Amino acid sequence: MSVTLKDVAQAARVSVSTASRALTGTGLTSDRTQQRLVRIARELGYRPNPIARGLKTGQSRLVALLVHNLTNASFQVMAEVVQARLKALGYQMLLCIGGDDPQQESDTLTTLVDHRIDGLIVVPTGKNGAQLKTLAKDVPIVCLVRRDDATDLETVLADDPQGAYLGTRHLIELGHKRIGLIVGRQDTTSGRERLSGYVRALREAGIARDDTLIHAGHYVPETGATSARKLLDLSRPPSAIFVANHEATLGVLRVTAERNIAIPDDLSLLCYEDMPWFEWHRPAISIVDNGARDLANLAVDRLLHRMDAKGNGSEGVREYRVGARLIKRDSCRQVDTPAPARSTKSKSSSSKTSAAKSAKV
Amino acid sequence: MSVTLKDVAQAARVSVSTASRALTGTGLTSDRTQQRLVRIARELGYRPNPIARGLKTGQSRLVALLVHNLTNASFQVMAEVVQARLKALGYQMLLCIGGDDPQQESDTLTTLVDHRIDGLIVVPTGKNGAQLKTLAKDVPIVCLVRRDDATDLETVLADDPQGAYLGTRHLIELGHKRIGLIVGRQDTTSGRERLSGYVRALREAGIARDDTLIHAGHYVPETGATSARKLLDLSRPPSAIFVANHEATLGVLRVTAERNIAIPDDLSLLCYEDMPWFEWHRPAISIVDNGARDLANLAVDRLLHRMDAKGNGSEGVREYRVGARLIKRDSCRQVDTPAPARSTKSKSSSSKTSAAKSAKV
DNA sequence: CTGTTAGCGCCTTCAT
DNA sequence: ATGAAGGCGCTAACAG
Repeated sequence: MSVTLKDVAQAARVSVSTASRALTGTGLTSDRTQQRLVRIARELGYRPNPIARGLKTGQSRLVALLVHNLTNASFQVMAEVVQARLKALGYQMLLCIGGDDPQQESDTLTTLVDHRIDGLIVVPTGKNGAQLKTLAKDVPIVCLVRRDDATDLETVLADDPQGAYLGTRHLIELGHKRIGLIVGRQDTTSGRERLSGYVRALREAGIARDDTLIHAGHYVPETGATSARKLLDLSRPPSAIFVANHEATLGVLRVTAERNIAIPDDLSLLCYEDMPWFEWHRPAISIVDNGARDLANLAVDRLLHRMDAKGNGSEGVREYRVGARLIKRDSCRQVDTPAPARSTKSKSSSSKTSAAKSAKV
Repeated sequence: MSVTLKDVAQAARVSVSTASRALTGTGLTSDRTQQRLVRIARELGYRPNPIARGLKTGQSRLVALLVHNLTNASFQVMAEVVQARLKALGYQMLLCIGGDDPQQESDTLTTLVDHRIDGLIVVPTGKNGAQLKTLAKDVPIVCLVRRDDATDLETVLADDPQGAYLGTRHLIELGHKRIGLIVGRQDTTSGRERLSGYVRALREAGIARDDTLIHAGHYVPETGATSARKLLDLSRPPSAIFVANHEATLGVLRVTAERNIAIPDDLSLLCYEDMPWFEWHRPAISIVDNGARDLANLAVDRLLHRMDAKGNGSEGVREYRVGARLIKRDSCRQVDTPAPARSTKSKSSSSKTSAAKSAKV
């Protein structure tokens, strides 16, 4: 079927080892035979067999990326970035979807090391620390977005405390005093950290924390819907909601639509992690950008670094943070003052009470 | 590092070949030793090395999926489906992103066969037919979503002629006579087929085709924005737009927002391929569903079939179609009659002229 | 600088 | 039913 190193060697009338040396470019051959071999190999259409090479070298030129899903916009761009970066370096990406499920994660991890991956970037569930720790002895690992507290792996995190702080402060500066927070599960790094940033901003502003305004839940739209309903049903509903649980955003939007709540006139909305359509949505949705692209790039950098410095395991393990940025668009408005006239139009409509009372659906 | 077959054999005091036979379950060993070997292997934590096995058998337990990007919602679900299906069967998915670029596609393809993938599902650009044809001799290939006309590979397509027809007819039935079409490049299967479906529906309804209403372009939001502007700038603008180019949708929405055009009051909008947020968007966007999930499942089925029936290359090559479905939501309205009162509310606003004239941005 | 010799871990004839 | 031996394609000592 395909032409092997032996074929090339025979065609060039040299031994396989010479051919191997010439083609891998170890510089251990005379320039003449080197070039000759390269030429012949090309003529014959020789392609080295990574499987055979891998058996010998223990490497596979395969790097795995393990994420929870592809619905989350951040994971999408991470996958694209990682794949692009790796391909440029001659690696293939093995994309795995773990569903944020410890069992699946565990299974996937073993399959991956079976395949002798050369490196792994993983968004850990946090429940397989022991396994990860073991694997880390054999293969360079970088944790992304979430930390696995049971390990001491190199980790690239978003600066969620800062991001949540920035977002909350923004809302406070706009005059909001009652700010609803819909945030991720508190057994995840990001969930905890975003809550802490929110709390800090509140404290600095001298606003008392009100736990009826805080909802933590799973990373699904339903969380957003349920939480939003509860928030809006309060006797004193919030004038702004900070949706710091990315996947919950759709649920929140559905509820505001169902109840005919105008954004930002009736309610200010600030979300976390950018998505393409946030910018095209009307009104354009203000967000805290977690820097998915930079996170992925940094993770690749760190992984490559560890792959180069092969062997020396936990030496110099570090935790990195990629700063968050506030991107102001049109979904948050100043309160305490009359609603500002929208720039390009004057479509003033419906209720303008500072916060919508619970309305029948 | 890891325990090999030899280790297991030694521990069991048998030869490696016996161990191999017992563990691969060829049934060529006595039940007793068989079970004993399995037990010992488990105790030792033995994991077969796919690399070594692959070198011998020529297989890798790797199946590749080559798509254009992960931004497109259909590709997202396809990736998730393919990965899930394959994992259940002990395969790993190699996800590659080709960017709809022939050069990248070509590079990727060679890398993939180097890695001795056991199968390939590819959304072809259409420009590498010769290469695909060659590869198909070595590895089972299924084309997805697009056909490569230069090959005779098994192909799983959406029923785009039908989908576009259904969508267009729906708009016609609502009374629309001037229906704008924003569609994909005409050098792609889907681009051509969706146009043809649109044309057929028009013809059946006795509506003359008007080429000023038809815009074909690249699969990017900008296409939607540019095309929408041109359509709305016409002296007789359309009363409905059928965005049969998935990625163009965001661009269209931006333009309608910029110009303060209310949907569906001022303009009916029908899109192609579902996305999670279409359903949550306000108004919920009616769509023609291409059946991404079923497409992926069928592609996997066909691929597995060919992988089983190894060898017999082009025998029984077939083209499959997965039917499209119209999903009516709230972005299209009846014309010729007064705008129907929206169900839950009465937020009547702004211009209600049948179609918005070009407005300054 | 080059050729010879060993394997990497596994499967598979071929004997027994 | 089991062992022994050879080889998949390649790299990495060893010699010369």
